[in-house]
Amino acid sequence: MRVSASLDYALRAMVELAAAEPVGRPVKADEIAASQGIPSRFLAQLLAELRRAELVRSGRGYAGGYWLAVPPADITVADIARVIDGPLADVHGLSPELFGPPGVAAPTRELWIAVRAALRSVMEKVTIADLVAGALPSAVAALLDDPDAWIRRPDPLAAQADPPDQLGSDRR
Amino acid sequence: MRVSASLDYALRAMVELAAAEPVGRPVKADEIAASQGIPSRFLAQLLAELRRAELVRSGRGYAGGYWLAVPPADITVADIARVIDGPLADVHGLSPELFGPPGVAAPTRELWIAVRAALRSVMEKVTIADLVAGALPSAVAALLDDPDAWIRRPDPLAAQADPPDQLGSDRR
DNA sequence: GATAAAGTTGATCTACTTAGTCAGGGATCT
DNA sequence: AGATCCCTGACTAAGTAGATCAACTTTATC
Repeated sequence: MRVSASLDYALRAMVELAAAEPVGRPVKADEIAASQGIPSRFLAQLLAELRRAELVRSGRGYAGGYWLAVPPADITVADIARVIDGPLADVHGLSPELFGPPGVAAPTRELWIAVRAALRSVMEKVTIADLVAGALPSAVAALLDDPDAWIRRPDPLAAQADPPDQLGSDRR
Repeated sequence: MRVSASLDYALRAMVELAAAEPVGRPVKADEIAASQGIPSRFLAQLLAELRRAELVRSGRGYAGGYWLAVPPADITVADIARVIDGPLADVHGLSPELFGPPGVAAPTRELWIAVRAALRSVMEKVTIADLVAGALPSAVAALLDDPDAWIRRPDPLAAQADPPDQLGSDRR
């Protein structure tokens, strides 16, 4: 469940394109690479993929560059993720609904479908325009209200390395 | 955002252990491997990891096998995922809150934290006991009520390969 | 105590993916 | 013309996923 470098880079590049002034101005790949600290050759590959998926357009030559093919409010994070990384969620190669775990493990299928739905509830709702504005949709922003969302869970291996050994200390 | 084969196998194995009759009976690794269709040597590795994390215990010898170290209602999917795959969500190697995208892309950080929160809202709530019972917690099951959760999104590349070319056909 | 079932450890292997580079070519503007 | 910039495809180096194997130790039954 990791966000790949490619997706991170592509998303940040899209935000840069959407934030370019004046709107619709072609932005050079190297310009984005420099301001976002992305390897420029690598970024060019990602932009080419986004272009094939018709999320951005490009122009060559002296005043060339990239610009959004679609208004930023119509591009979701999920759109970009699917172009760069493929399906949002799959369970070792299969789409969750095609996945049929045998016997008593059958309900794990519903679990993975719920996981996918949860991912969609964020990634299909947040648009590039939201990110440029710095304001996530209220349903998504609600997730951030819980201060617990901001803290990292301890590594389960580190937790056992130092054993205070209190029974049922604070599991869950 | 893919569920690894390892996590799928480990979760299914845990469900098998929880469902074993009578409860607490040692279950042999090969028994699980056979009933779940998991390569047995590979499964043994995963069970060893779960044992080191103290989610299961094992016994050797003629009547040996594996059993849960903790009541199934106290083991969440997230617990297993963290043992097998590491942190639930990280953005190309970094924990989301340690990730600091520069400039105009800064709000992408909140996005990834929201993604992590969404994953937690499912994976930290569903326990092995829920899966054995075949009933997910109501907050999670609610995600499955929407029939849309059960259908796969079309591949964006396939969508462009066959171009009906209607402007703004159904872009979300 | 012999035997066999079972877990334990560590090495190894292949295929794939990720992250990134490079060179050569084509398009466009000044 | 020349500078600038995008396009394509091949390429590589490192890491991970998924899986297998052999040798060893522990334990239960006969």
